[in-house]
Amino acid sequence: MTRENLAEVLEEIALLLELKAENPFKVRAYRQGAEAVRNHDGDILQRAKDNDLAGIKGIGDALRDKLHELASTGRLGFHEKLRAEFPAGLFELFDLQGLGPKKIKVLYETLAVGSIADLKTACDEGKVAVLPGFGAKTQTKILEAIALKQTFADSFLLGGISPLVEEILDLLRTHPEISRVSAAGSYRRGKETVHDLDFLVATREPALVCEDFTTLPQVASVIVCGDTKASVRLKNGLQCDLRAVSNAQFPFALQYFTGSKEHNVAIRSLALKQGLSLNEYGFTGETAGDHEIHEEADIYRALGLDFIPPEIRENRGEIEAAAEHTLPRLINLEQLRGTFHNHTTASDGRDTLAAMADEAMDLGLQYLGIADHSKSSFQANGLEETRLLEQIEAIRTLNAGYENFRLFAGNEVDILKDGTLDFPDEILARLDYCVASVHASFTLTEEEMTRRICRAMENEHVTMLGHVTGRLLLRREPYLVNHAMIIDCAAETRTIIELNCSPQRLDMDWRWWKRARDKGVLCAINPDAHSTMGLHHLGLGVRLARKGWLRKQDVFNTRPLAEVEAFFKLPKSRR
DNA sequence: GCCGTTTTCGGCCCGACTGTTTTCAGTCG
Repeated sequence: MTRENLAEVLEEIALLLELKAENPFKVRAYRQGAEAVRNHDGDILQRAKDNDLAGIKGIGDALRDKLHELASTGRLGFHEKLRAEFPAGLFELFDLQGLGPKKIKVLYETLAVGSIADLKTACDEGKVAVLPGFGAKTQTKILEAIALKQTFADSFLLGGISPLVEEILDLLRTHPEISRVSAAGSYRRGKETVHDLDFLVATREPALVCEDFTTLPQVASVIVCGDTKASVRLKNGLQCDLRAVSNAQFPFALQYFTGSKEHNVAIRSLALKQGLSLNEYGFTGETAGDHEIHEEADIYRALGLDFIPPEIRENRGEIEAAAEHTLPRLINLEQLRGTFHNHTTASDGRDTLAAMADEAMDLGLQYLGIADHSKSSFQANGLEETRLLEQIEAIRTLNAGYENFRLFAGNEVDILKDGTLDFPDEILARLDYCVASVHASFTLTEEEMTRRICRAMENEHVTMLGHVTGRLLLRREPYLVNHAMIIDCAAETRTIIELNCSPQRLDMDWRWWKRARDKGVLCAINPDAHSTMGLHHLGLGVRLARKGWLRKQDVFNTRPLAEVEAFFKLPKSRR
């Protein structure tokens, strides 16, 4: 049982209640309960077990009891009873574009459709088109949605799509009728994966712009095209929405479509308390005329708030902080001075030590840490002791030739199954620093994995912990760890935690960084680069660090070279 | 089902687009 399990059960209950046409506000309460579980800043699972959930916003008496039952017994009678009323395959129908609870309910009750396979058969036989409220077009759309789901994954990596986003932004900027352009939605907020793209433009000719948007070269098919919005499917399968508004509406629309939904709901209810109604086009209400709005920041100011950077608009305390003027001054890419976790041809990297150093210098960095794999990662050509010592020598030699730049000799040492390290202490002591990572035995229990990692962090030579959960976004689940305990252990042992900014990792997850920061744990933004191009992912890392509320002082690799050198020479207890 | 310096009861964000309608329901974001 994990935090995510708790949230998923609440969401499934919401869906089931929706299918039963329950009170929509009750449905929403379950959804908000799931959000509250996900966003809670402590060990919610333990608190649920202890029946200690009082005072958490969004979780009242009923959800408190249900979460307690679920966490302490692993099951929830209410949920199981609801589930038994519908076939399990019904859930996959919600993944189909254009199908919601009402239509699914009709399909189930009249045609006994209980899965995507059933639905396909019913459509092929023409049974769906004749249902009341349905029609030939709906049937065709459903078949298209089924085909689409089978063709494409529904999510994309943030780091994978940003070149495409920039291309489309550039094309929109050149349109003669468009004056302002921005990406919005989860992309602008820096979510690690996105399932659609939102673009916003200011124009006097919205219908024309929408039309033109559907003819961009990246577009594969048009989903909808109206006077103020258009939706298309790009050639890579990504859905992409455009909203066209006036110049005066633009800041409101940008705020609105950037979200998150949770952030906006909270912002709107705050506005209502001040007699202002806020929608994507502007303020209405008695005092609406009092505010001159030219950009997003003006909207927040009108509500008595400091400007909230898009990355932290998740309703996780940013609105309260903005009201109290205590928002963090978030880190910027320009503040990075170096980075630590990088590979070369010595293990599984594509480029040499010298090439990696040159690229780092071109990026304006003062130092670059080399951390090739250790010997147990034989699949990655990990270094055994003699090759590691040779690499240290090669780095010393290269350093002699650099001015105002330094390579650090490190290693990404495997954390073995029992928490010991792949090299003995006397070898590790010859390195400038060391990243410790888990690369095997992923299936330990959460307790075992947490103990394993904490034991590694207790080693004097372990400078930083690599990719905390080993997740590969959209490909491999994280291994189970207790984040709260790992953060506490990092604080105690003065071990830095890495923000691995390889696009498919982005690990540790952004949701944990504020907690780590508040415990005094330092972050190192590391690209885990396996080539010179990999170093360019630092910008992605900074976005995720911002999403985790990190400031310059929270990120170790903002420190200048001399400070990093001095830091490495101190015993961990004095860092 | 949750919540409360307008409420312990009566609210709970809201607009655009589509398709199936004969004035609107469902879905999406």
